[in-house]
Amino acid sequence: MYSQMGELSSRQQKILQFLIEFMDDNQYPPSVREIQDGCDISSTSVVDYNLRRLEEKGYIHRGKEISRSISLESNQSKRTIPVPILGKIAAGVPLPMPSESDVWSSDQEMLELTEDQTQGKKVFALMVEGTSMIDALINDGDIVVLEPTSSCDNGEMVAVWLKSENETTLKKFFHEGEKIRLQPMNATMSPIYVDPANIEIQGRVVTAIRSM
Amino acid sequence: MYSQMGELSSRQQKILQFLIEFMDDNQYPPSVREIQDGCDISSTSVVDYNLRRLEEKGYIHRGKEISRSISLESNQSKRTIPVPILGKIAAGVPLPMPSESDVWSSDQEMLELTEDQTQGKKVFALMVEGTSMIDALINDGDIVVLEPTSSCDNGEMVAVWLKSENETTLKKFFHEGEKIRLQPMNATMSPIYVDPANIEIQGRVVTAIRSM
DNA sequence: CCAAATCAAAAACATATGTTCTAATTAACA
DNA sequence: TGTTAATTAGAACATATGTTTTTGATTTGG
Repeated sequence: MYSQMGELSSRQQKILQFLIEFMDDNQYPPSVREIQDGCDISSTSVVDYNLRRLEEKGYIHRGKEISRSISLESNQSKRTIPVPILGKIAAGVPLPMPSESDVWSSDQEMLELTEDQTQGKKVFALMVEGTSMIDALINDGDIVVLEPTSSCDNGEMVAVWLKSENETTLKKFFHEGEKIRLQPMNATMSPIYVDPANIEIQGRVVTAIRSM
Repeated sequence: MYSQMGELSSRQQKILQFLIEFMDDNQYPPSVREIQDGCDISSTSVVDYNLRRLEEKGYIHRGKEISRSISLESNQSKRTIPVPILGKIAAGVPLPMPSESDVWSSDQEMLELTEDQTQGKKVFALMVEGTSMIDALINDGDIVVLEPTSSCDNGEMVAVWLKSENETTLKKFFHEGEKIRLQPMNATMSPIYVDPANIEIQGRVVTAIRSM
């Protein structure tokens, strides 16, 4: 019972498994002889042979004559980006604009996100407190990831500070003539119309995350 | 103008910078001589000397007599876990249970998540299609991350396959006497009562993610 | 069953690479 | 300033490590 074209032999699977675990434990790839020991293989040439096969089949990549230069082609775990949870957003709590110092203060509560989720932007996060945002499909305990901005386009979901009411909420933003319409995402809720001078946009919502 | 106790000399900063970039480009740490070249240092002993200092000060870690065994102590960006998006969940679409082969098929659409979000469990993901789940604060285009399970506790949010209707939905699960109550998360929606034989639990919702 | 391809085993080879030694140079300090 | 510690230089050493070669076993396909 052996492998076909793109398939892996049991030995190759074992090596691949070992590679993953080794690079997980240590922070560097194993040498040929470490693979040999770890997989109970009698010869380095057998390791080399199967590594060539793994490279042919696209599972790994190797540098020529470079020690420990194996890298996993698939499982290239993308690096994560630490995102600061700057605070909680709820009724009545004004939200300070994030500054560089905030982002780099180390005792900040942090969230690890992938580049997919941050979309390559310098973002910060807020924890939603209470159910006041439930109209925007955002529940108590949810985390919203925002890209800092002071302006936005129509239809974008933004964190808006209502100066007169000293309150920050998440709404959809629409510029309509002299006024600005802040639209909850639930059709059963009524929009709020405010004067442009009365609001300050704090960030555009990039992602919302809910942990159960 | 030189370094104090915990500070880094300009050469050590340069080396540290090079380490980060090198391990970012390639997937393995550099050798002493590659550091030498990359930082315009005249001798390997100088590299070794400064690497010792960097290790003393806790910036890196090295293995003895092991090539390319440098790992960054701080910037250990947490690894991400590839999560397969097995399909879409919507009205009328039965959802096959994920198998090992599914997880390893490479042409699967993938999502990169952090360990925080998967909670260390072997999870899979589904894309929500349509607004039929809006009662559970889950919108069209959202991604739900599920832990495979065939049983669950009361109150947990699960993906349930209703056999008779050949339909999979996300609901809160309650075992009540002879029947099972499947409760939407919105109080204005009515629960569904079903026979235990008529359902099959496919997974427990761990996380929900919405990208804007 | 035979021939070709695939895989494994053992040993040897070449060099990539961490380490050490000694001396020179520069910075810190009192 | 002189003395000590920190850093740099160059070279050589020891071995860790990728690679090759040869031989033999095992599988595959007709």
